[in-house]
Amino acid sequence: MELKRADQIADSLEQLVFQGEYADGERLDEIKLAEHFSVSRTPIREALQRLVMSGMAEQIPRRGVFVRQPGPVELLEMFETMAELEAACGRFAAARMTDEGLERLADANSRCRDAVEREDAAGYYLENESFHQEIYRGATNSHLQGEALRLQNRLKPFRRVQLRFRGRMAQSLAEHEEIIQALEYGEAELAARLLRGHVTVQGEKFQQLIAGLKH
Amino acid sequence: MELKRADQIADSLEQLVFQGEYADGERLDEIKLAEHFSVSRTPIREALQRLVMSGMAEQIPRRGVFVRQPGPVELLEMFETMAELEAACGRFAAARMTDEGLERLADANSRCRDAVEREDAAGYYLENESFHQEIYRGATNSHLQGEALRLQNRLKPFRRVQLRFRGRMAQSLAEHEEIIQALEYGEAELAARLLRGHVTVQGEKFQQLIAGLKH
DNA sequence: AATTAAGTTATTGTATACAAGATTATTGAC
DNA sequence: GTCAATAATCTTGTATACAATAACTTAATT
Repeated sequence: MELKRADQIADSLEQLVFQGEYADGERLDEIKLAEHFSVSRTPIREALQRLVMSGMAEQIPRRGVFVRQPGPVELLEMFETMAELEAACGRFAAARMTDEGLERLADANSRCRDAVEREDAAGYYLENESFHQEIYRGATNSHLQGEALRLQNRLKPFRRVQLRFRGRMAQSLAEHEEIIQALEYGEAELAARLLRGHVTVQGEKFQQLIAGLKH
Repeated sequence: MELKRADQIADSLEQLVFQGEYADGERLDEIKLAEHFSVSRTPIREALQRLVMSGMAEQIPRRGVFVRQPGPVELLEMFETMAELEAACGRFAAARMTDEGLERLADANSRCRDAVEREDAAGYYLENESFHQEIYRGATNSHLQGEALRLQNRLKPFRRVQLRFRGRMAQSLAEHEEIIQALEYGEAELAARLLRGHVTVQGEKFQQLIAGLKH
């Protein structure tokens, strides 16, 4: 790794933390990171600040910054928040989505269906993200869309794990179909409820999430 | 202003931007700020990064950071998002709030009532914040609570303006009473709907918000 | 006179040097 | 041998120096 720009370093660090390269509570040593990336401490410190801001690390003054891997409780909280954000997006999307938007959504979902038929978990993971992003976009509220994208990105590594479990992909796809219908018919409350349920982690999904944590 | 620590400088800068000290699109000059705060560019740059992260400024590489005052559209979007976040908090709070929490909420609201009777807009502004924060807390979801607090803080200067208008305080208080009842009875959907309406900006409130923008 | 190109200045981004506080190690006392 | 105190070392935070790029100015040409 020999990147040079501070924001690229921030992205790389984010990836490293996402990939579980660092354990929870581990200190991110400025000097070691500077050597690792072949830069001075200055851009490293900027990157660390970004990590802290995004909630992936904690800064203790005069002590350093420490990675903060979310525990089960915090993860559930984040998924719960995500469910509410998606429900809100669905509520607005039901009233505001254009025909073009609905078309893009249907397209994204047929790519999901293709992935399921190919039993391509990695592919489904990607197309599923697009599907949800089309709904955020359909909300026609840039700020809400931005917040949804932010949290979606933060939860990325944990959603990945869940898809490995049998039947999860097919069920997810079936729920997508219902959601599309509700959005097409403009049924805001139904769309919100379906999306909330689609994202909420409980029952079987909860077990899978916890199991995935011990990677 | 002669503070020294970087995070204090960030807070001060945030206040300055909030108070409309800087016009939209204005460049935040690192050197001038450094002189103003009697520090070097290093802590200034850290503070500026924080501003960018919180969305109050925009960074263009090799060009500088520029303040980004939200226009009417973005403001409405943020209030719409806030309404959904508060609705989500209310939904959870209706099911999860403890008796102690409900008591704190009632206390906060009676302080609101006192402020209305004193016709104390500044006081109402403060106590109203506490009222809403008790609901965020009542959601029993630290992450959601954090997001709600973040956006509440970002919208602070714009809510302030609205309260100047006649009758707004009394109406707000009346809505509080309904919300408390819904939460006490555990009516999640009702609480969510009431909070959404309480925060949503439309009709008369919209005119007031736009009027306040031209400070 | 207008436009373009080159040179100059100014500003951001990075590296290094220094200061202040925290951690660790060593030494001394009980 | 253990605990405490002090000194040495390490790490963060800030200041300054340098490099790279963008903005501006000036001059020359059409």
